[in-house]
Amino acid sequence: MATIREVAKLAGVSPATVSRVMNGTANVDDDKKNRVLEAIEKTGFQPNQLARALFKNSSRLVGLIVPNIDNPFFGELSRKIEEEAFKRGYHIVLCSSGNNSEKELSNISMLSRMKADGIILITNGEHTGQMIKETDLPVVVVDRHMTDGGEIAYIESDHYTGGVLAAEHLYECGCRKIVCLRGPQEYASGRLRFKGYQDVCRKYGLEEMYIDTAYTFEAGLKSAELLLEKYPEADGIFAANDIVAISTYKVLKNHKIKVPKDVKLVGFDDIRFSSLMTPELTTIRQPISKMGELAVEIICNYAEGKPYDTACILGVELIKRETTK
Amino acid sequence: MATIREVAKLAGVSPATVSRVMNGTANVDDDKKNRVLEAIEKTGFQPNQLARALFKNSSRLVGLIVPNIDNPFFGELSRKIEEEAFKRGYHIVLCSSGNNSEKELSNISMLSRMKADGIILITNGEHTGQMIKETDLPVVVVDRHMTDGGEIAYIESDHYTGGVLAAEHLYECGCRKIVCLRGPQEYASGRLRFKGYQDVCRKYGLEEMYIDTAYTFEAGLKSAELLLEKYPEADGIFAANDIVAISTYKVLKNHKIKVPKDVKLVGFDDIRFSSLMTPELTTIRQPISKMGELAVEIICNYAEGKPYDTACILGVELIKRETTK
DNA sequence: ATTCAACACCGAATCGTTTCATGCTACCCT
DNA sequence: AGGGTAGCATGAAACGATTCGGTGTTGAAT
Repeated sequence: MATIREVAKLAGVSPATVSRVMNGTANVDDDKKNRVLEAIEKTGFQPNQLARALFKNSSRLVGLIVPNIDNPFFGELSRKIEEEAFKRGYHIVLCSSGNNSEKELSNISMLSRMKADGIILITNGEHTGQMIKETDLPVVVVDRHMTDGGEIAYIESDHYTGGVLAAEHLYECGCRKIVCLRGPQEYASGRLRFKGYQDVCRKYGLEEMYIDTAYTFEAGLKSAELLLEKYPEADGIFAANDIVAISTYKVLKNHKIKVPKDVKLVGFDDIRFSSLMTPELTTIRQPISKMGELAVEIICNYAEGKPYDTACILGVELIKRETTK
Repeated sequence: MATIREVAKLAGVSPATVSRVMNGTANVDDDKKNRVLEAIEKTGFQPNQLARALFKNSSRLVGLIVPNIDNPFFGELSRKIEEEAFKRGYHIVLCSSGNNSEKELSNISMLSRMKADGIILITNGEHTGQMIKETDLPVVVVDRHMTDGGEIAYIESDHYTGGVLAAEHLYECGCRKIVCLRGPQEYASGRLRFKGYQDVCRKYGLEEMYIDTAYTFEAGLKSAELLLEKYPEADGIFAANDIVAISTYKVLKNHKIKVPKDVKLVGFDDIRFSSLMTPELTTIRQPISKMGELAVEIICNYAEGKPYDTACILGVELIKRETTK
């Protein structure tokens, strides 16, 4: 692989001139410019990105840490993030943390040694707050509001309003025994969605009924069974997210309970599969595209010294489909 | 951020000695070693990965190019690849190509300038063969057999046997009017799966019936409608992949056709949702984990000068579930 | 006691790019 | 014509870790 020095020698100029021609960073005599371009053509010279990054102390790499990339919600988010980053000339280093703090730490440290320009962090890890504080990289936290500082910005949906919309919709559909399969209360998303549900119940004088669950398929199956045991009178279910809603549907079906005739069902997220399943799932749509774009925008603006937002709470939307018809 | 020189000065040794202590690349006097470790501790020194990579001409980065990361099949594969790479001390640069040749080319070129150690390519791009030939990086192609050279290895499932297994299973379930929703014939996967189906039809003297489709949800919906129009007598359907199978189920349901009572349905891939949907989908399982592990293993072995496999055809497995009960 | 081998360590060069601080030339204006 | 200046080109230094060649010291063997 040719180096800038070889190109310079071939064109009869200094390496500095070659650099200028390549980056358009200063005017160069037309004659020399042409000779340089010719030499680049002839040698097939490609600048070594590592050398460039070493000097600039910036690799144009952005770390993306997700719990697991095979979760559709994170998959869709990652896609948007990659697209947006590419548009801006950055590339994504993918880290699937599996909620393993040790691996997360190792990745953050690696990204720092690599002079990444920032980290987009989507995680529920326990010790992550500490890690963020210790790294010198700018961090944008998505889908979780950290209170213990360290990050430069956070992005999340309006979970509370989502909870309200879901419960209101079930009420409007005639449900009076609405059960909430509520997500982990240590996460803002779980707390706020539940709070929205609660406030609607109080507004209409409905009994608050809930079962604790996690954001996974397995947890969904288990807690749906529990729900039927504890609240057999339920006529509406607000699931923690779409994955849980989908597994809940499975359990209902196994028990010969008809959806939406006997029980109406609402999810959260609007992952792609919500509209692919049969029946199609009513859900609260998070603006996944918007979230991804914003995350990248904030990191890039920070890296380039431009002003950036430090807190974004994005609106959600009720998507009415077959499970509440 | 401290540099190796500062650490050296603080410990009263040369940078070379610090390097040796850090990498265990030679014996160092215990006394000095301790002083160095202490200095590292005190300064919080972290070696600059870019400088290291520049010297070694290897960044320990592996490029992963997928058509779209939000497709569950690729999501699951990516997860495995990331995990395996992490275990070996490599990191993944994610590129979602969207089957856009220009973007793919740009990414490949970037990875080369970045001194990535290899590329794992999962794509159906048209001009990709040419690109592979032009790059100096080792490339492993997954899920598509290139014939025009350039790559160091390819990995694919035994699509033909998958086709046979699917058709045989439908026959055993009593189907005699089996329709194949066949995938793109320009891809080996599409051709071979169809070939397997064909051979089974010939073996039992069944009529060959097929509709062309693509590996997407939208195409699945359209071709399933076409299928019902053209072959209303169908009692078994072998779909191009799970996505197509899922959309086919939707169409059948809309037409009040019962699965598996009226029509039995088999997919291909065994993505996670196959067992999450209701009814659960019978399908041909591709060994996604194995594929991911192998891809990384090959790239790493190549990068480290160890022997590596150049062609892997992996076995598939029939997973019987509710859509053929 | 002398020689030689083994070992630890340092200084310097290297990787390929960018930038800084000059140097040089040529031109213009007075 | 001479001085000032603008503009372009360039050499050298810098970025930070690694490795190589070489020097100095120690210890053992003869």
